Amino acid sequence: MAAKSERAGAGYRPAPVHTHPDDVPLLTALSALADPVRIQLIRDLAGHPDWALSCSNFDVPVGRAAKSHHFSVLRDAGLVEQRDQGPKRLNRLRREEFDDRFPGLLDLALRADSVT
Amino acid sequence: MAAKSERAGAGYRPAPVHTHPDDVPLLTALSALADPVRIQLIRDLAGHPDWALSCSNFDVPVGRAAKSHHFSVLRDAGLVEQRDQGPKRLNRLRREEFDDRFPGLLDLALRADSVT
DNA sequence: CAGACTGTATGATGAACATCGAACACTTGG
DNA sequence: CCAAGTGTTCGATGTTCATCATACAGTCTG
Repeated sequence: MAAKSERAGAGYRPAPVHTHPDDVPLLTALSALADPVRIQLIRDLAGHPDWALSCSNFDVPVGRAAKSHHFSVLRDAGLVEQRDQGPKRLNRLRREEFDDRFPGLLDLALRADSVT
Repeated sequence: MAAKSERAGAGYRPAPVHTHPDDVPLLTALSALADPVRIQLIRDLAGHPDWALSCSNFDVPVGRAAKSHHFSVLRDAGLVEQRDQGPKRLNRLRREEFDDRFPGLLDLALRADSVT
């Protein structure tokens, strides 16, 4: 269809939009980490090699839609980078870049005990 | 006393309840810091000697009730200690204790540029 | 004691957010 | 081409949270 223009519909999937940690406000970073699901996501991610996990590989107690939302928040906070490979979206934790912008914060999120 | 006394009404003011940083969950600490008003409060606090400021001395763009609420959140997060002196409630930033529990986090909140 | 000042509790309101179910788009494999 | 798998968007829902206005309790000073 004419209009479909090939790929402009609402549900189309362009390359994921990323924000570099250098451009992330402090409050955005803290808010992104102040959620139990997202903490679990980045801890899972930290436990695997870069690009090893696609979104569906994470075992968090929420549905697909919510999970997609959480990854969007993590991208906006400069915590996660994503890359499409076929139908899958592979993930990488932006350790060094994020640590340059907020020294020690990621370590805290990964190591502090008793999240709740 | 059965009734214990006359001072049990709703608006009575007992000594403020504190939580030691050691007992603060990670998410509570992050959530407490993920607010622009509270960031401003602790930065103000960090710029003055311990016990130098009472609640009304802080210049944040919210009313008294909201300010009182924010101090309550900061107490619960182990960030602030309060002491009553007459009608005033004096404040202290719990730098060392909080830093022992969450190393580097307070420094980040105090020094990171571009809060928003 | 009266009045001014300081801080808290309560109830209400509006905004932000986490979540879900369903629909949609794309990729890959039969 | 069709079906299965992956991830996003949309609309709706319920909850949490920041805020205010008001009322109240306590302290201090005159």
